Amino acid sequence: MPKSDAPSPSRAGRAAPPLRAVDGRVPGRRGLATRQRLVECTIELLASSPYRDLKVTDITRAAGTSPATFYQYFVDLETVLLAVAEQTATDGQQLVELIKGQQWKGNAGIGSAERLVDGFIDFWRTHRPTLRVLDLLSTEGDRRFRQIRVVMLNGMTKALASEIEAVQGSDCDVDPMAMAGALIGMLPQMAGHQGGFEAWDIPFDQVRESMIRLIYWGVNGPKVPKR
Amino acid sequence: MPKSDAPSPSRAGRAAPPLRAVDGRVPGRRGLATRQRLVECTIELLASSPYRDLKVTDITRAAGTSPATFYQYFVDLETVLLAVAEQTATDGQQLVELIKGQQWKGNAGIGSAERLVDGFIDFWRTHRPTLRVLDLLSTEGDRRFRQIRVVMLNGMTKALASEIEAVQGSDCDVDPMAMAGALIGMLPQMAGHQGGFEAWDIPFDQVRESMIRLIYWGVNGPKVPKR
DNA sequence: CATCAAATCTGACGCCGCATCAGAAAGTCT
DNA sequence: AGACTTTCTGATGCGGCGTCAGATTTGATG
Repeated sequence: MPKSDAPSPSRAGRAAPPLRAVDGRVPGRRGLATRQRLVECTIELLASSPYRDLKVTDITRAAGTSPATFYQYFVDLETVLLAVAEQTATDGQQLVELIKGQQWKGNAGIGSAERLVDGFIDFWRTHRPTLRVLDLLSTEGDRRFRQIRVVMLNGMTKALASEIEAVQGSDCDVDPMAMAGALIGMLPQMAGHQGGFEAWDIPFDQVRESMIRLIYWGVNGPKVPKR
Repeated sequence: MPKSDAPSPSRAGRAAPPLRAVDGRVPGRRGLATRQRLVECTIELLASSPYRDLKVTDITRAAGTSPATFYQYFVDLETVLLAVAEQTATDGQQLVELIKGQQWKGNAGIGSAERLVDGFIDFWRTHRPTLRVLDLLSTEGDRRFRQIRVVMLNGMTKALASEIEAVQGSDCDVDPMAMAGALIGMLPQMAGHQGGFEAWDIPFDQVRESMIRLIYWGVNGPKVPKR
């Protein structure tokens, strides 16, 4: 089990996050401001150029500072991306509210699925560049990014799994976490490849409709033939 | 402006692809052999190190040649990855056979879905490093890679869409291509994040089971409540 | 088989981004 | 103001990128 060494600085109520600079000392006001400026410039640049073309030099130029300053706060390029991703991931926790305690049966169930899908698509749209990088680096196998991605989706998955359990009771013949994971995992996929569908003349609102149905089916578990 | 000079050599039935070297000339036997050697070394290296760490130097070292030779056949690192991806994508066309002309209703339908899922997972396993890069660069927005990904999945999607149409007739109230796109798009997602599920103690065979059901439902389209 | 032109390969080079360090500048306390 | 800490930066060595002129191999020809 990969120990989470990231101190999850976003978790509310915890003790103050250390957030040390590379030399081990705790930055003061000005330092934190500069650090934050670097993070924001990174997000901005990410929106306009693909991640693999992003250079440390670009970030420092945009922030009006020098390369050495960058390395004061981040050990390398990936580390700042990690900070960016973490910021976005905690934002994503709000999506859990679209799952927990909703109605999932019958007519209302379709409505809940609809809100979930729309909420996710909207979330993706506003955070597109960042989420793309997160997806990118986690599929590539970087544990730190995969961890963040997992944490982000884990809340949603657990919530949806418990809804599935509530709906199907002990009748469900597939692990609720697995089904929830499949459904939740589908969402970034769809949102991310939206352009791909449109390039093929598949109207995206029809894809949206398909996702809604798949979620509805996944949660309610219509009977399937035995093998 | 980077002119797309890649003549899409995968398209069957077309005239023989020129496959020129960077200087515009058509390579002979020996040239093609070294080119192929470079491609194969790239695939091999991709299996052991993440794509962003892959250097041209590494490839040429592995192939026992010099950097200049590399640039004789590929304008840059991405171009060789493009060749690698193209090779894999045409391989993937065999998966269409797991869709076309299968039974999708009732008991046999579950079997077909099962074969499709297993076939895809297996395909992914054997081509993992390459497909990861393909997914990576296409989500990043590179048109050339997205094109390849689309061509690879397009065959499957069209096949599945026509099966959906055959099963549901004019009853289906969602665009078959959209539903097929959603289902097919789900597959790389699942296969790619297999490690993610296991890190979370979700048994992957349960995820597999979920995918099978989702495909079954997607194709057969159980009734859902009206809004 | 000796010759030569085309094809293929390579060593060496300039360029640029990475990452570091010593020291300058700015801020803070007494 | 003086002394100390925090923050920032110019200069620098290193390593990969991509190019060129020229060396080496191939194989067609007389």
